[in-house]
Amino acid sequence: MTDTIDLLRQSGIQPTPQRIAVAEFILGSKTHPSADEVFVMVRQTCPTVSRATVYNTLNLLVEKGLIRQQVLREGTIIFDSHVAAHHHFVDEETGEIHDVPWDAVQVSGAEKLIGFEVHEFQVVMRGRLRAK
Amino acid sequence: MTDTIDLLRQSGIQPTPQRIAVAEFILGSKTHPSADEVFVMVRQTCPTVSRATVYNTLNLLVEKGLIRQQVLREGTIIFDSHVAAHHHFVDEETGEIHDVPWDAVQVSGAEKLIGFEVHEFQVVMRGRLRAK
DNA sequence: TATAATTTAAGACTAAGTCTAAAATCAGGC
DNA sequence: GCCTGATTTTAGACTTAGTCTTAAATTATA
Ligand SMILES: [Mn+2]
Ligand SMILES: [Mn+2]
Ligand SMILES: [Zn+2]
Ligand SMILES: [Zn+2]
Repeated sequence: MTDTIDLLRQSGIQPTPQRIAVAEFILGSKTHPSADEVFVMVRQTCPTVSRATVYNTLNLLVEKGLIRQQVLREGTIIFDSHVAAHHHFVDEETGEIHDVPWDAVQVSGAEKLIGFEVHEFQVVMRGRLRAK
Repeated sequence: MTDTIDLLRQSGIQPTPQRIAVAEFILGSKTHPSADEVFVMVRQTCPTVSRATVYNTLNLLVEKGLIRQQVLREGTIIFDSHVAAHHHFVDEETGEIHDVPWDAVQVSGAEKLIGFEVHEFQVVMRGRLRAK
């Protein structure tokens, strides 16, 4: 809570109750929620917050580098509190998105493609979550 | 033209003028157009076709395996006439999507991730197209 | 406390996509 | 070549994700 406020201040974001609520939720989230999913959840702790403020705050957090956007789900952008490089696995049945650690997969050749100056890359996997 | 008609028949799709126009366009396309981009282009050869028919036909072609959908651009799905496995490079300035041949990049470890049954994967790269 | 700057909220607006129901087209049997 | 039922197309209504606008509320500062 105070650490969230400090984090926002350090990133040049004026902490308001709404922004703190959004930041607390998304930074603590391990799923990869859409803006509307964040809106629904944040409403539970901050019932008067508007949709516009949630969207604006998420975009602001992306701009300041505290979270990332990912294009992985059809129809909507998702937000990822995990900013370090990693890969993703999409469950084809449920649509759930799971993080795959950077070192769990090895990729070679991406940097030396002719014609392309690659700034970043990730492996996107699709399949089924294995019953454990 | 006759080969497109044959291809549709072989896939169990009744060839109509609208479907032939959509199929000819998307199967010959090397960009990765959205449904609305396909709509605008197909209108030029078939000016009365409706948006619903273009969307329905694209979804039908996906269902029959003649083209693929890709989630690579924010805000919209794109269609890919290249059905064999390959990777993608997204130009961060222009948004253009380029194919990267399967063998240009090597990925290892994806199949033996514990907890995930990977059915398919691709490397998604982002950066700048290099001036040649 | 007064003032100016920032932020929020509600709802209008836009864009991507689906759905509906009536009209048009098509295929097979006579 | 027509009749009939099945398929397809169309226009527009509808839905959902997201942005924009503007007035009101909040916040920072002096
Ligand atoms: Mn955005
Ligand atoms: Mn679809
Ligand atoms: Zn992630
Ligand atoms: Zn492609």
